[in-house]
Amino acid sequence: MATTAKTKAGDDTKFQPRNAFLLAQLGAHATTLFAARIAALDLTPPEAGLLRIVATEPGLSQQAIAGRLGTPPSRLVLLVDGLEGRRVIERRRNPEDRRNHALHLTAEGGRLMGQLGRAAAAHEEAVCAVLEADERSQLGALLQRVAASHGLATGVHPGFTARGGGAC
Amino acid sequence: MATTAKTKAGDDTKFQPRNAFLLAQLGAHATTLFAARIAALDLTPPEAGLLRIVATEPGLSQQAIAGRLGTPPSRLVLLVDGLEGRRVIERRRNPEDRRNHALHLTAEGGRLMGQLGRAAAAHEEAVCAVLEADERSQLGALLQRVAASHGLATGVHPGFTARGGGAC
DNA sequence: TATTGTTATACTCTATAACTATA
DNA sequence: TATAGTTATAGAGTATAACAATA
Repeated sequence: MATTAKTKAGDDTKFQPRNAFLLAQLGAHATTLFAARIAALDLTPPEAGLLRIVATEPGLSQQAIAGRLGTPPSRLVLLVDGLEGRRVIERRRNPEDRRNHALHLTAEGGRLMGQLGRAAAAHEEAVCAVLEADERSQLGALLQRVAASHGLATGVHPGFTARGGGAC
Repeated sequence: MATTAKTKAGDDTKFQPRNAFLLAQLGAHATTLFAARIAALDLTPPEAGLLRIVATEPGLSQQAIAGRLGTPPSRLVLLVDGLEGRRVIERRRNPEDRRNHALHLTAEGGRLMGQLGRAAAAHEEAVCAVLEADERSQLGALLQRVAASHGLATGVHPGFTARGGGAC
């Protein structure tokens, strides 16, 4: 049996847009906007994610980061290569177990993180421009509850590997 | 100058998760869930998007659909090939201009659309499970305003080509 | 000559598996 | 032998450009 419509918003639309669809559409759009913005810093979203983890928890091994990101370690190698080539992060051999590389931010990386933070703030402002301050926190509260109910922890990044078009 | 935090939610989190980030994270997650769900119907999200357009506006040419989806026509060919091979949609030559192919749903396609609709409803329910009915419409209203402010029309699908990880 | 659909080709991103070095 | 990191290879997905049929 078909589920009956529960939303009370009786607009002119023949099909009421579902929240899940809007979420997918807006999420894809936000990601595109963010990617365009950080392209000015010569960064991709995966690089920005890696950078943020290294800044937040310095000294982690590549294996640990791969586990935290849910990505295979081999993928990290290229990302780290690129960022290390720009002197933004650096690998440091662990003298006690010379197999693993601890990742750290350089001074240059610290500056880049500052720019990245400002870019993220500007991005947030651009995305939520139409909403008033109280509406933003209202939206944030709802989104956080939904995210928490799906096990999407605040600090972790399970969406690292998400892909594909949001059309449905 | 840095923008000061405006949200009043003074949780224990050291960095308040921004709405744009939550949107990207939840959108990617919702897309993944939806893809997994319609995989049971042997459909991918792009195929579902194409199917929905053909069902909503039968008789469109591939060029017209490509324009509506913001995707190159060459990409449509493979999608249409797959769906036509399963007798879900069919190409019909336009007798007045035999260059273009009008796309139509078959009877089998109509059945599939029914299943797809039920899958979408179940998906919506799964994503929003934690929210009460009034909270869902509240969330929907906020999301629609944000979407509208970015020119994401309700019926159209600009996110068709979105890609990339949502980590930031 | 212009347009619709198609095919051919190449590029990007990512994952799996083999390999090297340390332990 | 087991583990951290690396390299090699292959696959999916998509875009660009050349092509054939029709106008």
